[in-house]
Amino acid sequence: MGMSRERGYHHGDLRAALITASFELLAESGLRRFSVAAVARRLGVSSAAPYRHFPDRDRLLSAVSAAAARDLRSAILTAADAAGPDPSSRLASVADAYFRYVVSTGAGLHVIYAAELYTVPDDARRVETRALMETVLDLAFAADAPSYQQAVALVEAIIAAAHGYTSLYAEGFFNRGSSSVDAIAMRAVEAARALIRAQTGR
Amino acid sequence: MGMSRERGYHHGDLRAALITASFELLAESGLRRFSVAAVARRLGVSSAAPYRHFPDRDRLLSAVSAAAARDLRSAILTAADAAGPDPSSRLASVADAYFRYVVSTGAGLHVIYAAELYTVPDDARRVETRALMETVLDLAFAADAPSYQQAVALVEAIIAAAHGYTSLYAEGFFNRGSSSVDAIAMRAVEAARALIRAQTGR
DNA sequence: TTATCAAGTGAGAGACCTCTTACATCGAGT
DNA sequence: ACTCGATGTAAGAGGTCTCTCACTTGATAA
Repeated sequence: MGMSRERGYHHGDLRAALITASFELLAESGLRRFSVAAVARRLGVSSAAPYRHFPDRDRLLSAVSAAAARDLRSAILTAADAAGPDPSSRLASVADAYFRYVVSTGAGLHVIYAAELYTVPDDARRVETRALMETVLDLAFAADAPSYQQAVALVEAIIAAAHGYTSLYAEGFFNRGSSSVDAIAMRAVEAARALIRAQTGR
Repeated sequence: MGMSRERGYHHGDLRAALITASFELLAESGLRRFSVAAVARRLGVSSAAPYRHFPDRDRLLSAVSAAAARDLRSAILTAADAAGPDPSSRLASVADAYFRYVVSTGAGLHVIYAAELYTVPDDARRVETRALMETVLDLAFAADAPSYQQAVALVEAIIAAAHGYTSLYAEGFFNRGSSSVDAIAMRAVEAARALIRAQTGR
């Protein structure tokens, strides 16, 4: 089988396609404009079709959230490896990976941890978000975080900074001056480094 | 005159009331759920009434954005004065003021600098946002920012961190453990201090 | 071959939103 | 006293969204 270009009555793998198309929609229009109907339109299926695979809008978003957590985690692992052996650099690279991932997909913390999704239970999502946090925590432990509590605090600080830069970038806050993705990513990493130094004494 | 409790046919000062009610709605439900109709309902006026004062939804939001910028600026000035004479402390207090203001009003950068509002021209809003940025920049200059560019970068870093903490808090990211407003506000300030140290050498 | 059933479709109910239009009310100035 | 303009209302057109329902299609397994 496999998906043919000209699809017939059946799609082939609509479930996966819905998630992928949801990412595109999020990247283009943000969470505010996200709708099941728009995703269906984008895929050229009827607006009822998605409901064969997800019982409601929040469950679709929840699946997107789980996929985002998984992909972000793998982006973070890749970035850490690219950052070399120094534990501080590896931890700081989380900011780089986060910023770039969210800028390109539109699916950041506001999607992954969206408060409105806490009402729908979704084990897959819980597993993925937990794995994501643990991955980042591991990087913090490796970078000499003095205690569990401080590791958590450090991770939260780095993520807050990265998310802040991402939001500001998305809202066009940096419009004048050095506003390239690379430039802002670098500044997010530098902020992360400053936070790491402040808490681990380097 | 003055607004009577039992209002008659006319409201008294609907324009101002719309802005106030918009803040309440934002604080309760966020930007995603914001609607002109809901604001009108909250005030007990017809859903057409707001359009006597604002030509469309975006212009109402724009006025809210301007009011938020003005109020936030005054909150920042108050916080800076409360922080005492030390310039670094005064600058770091921006993070505290930002976090507390947005948590209580729901109107943060995502409202004040909302990308979707850039299409509607609004001089009042432009003036207020500019004044806000200049106020914070002044605090950065006072704290030994080495150059204009670095002052801007430092301010952006502090705001990014504060906004990140605010978003994470709003999404319930801090649910377990020390999640009180005061505790998170303190951590936002400490992040700001770390960023200031990193860029000014204290 | 044929029955079955997962996964499509079209139509639409019901909700809500933005914004318009024609009309009602009332305070202020002459 | 009267009128007039600013500010309210009721009604509704036209849009989008979520989700449901009865029906259709076609891949698969007996």
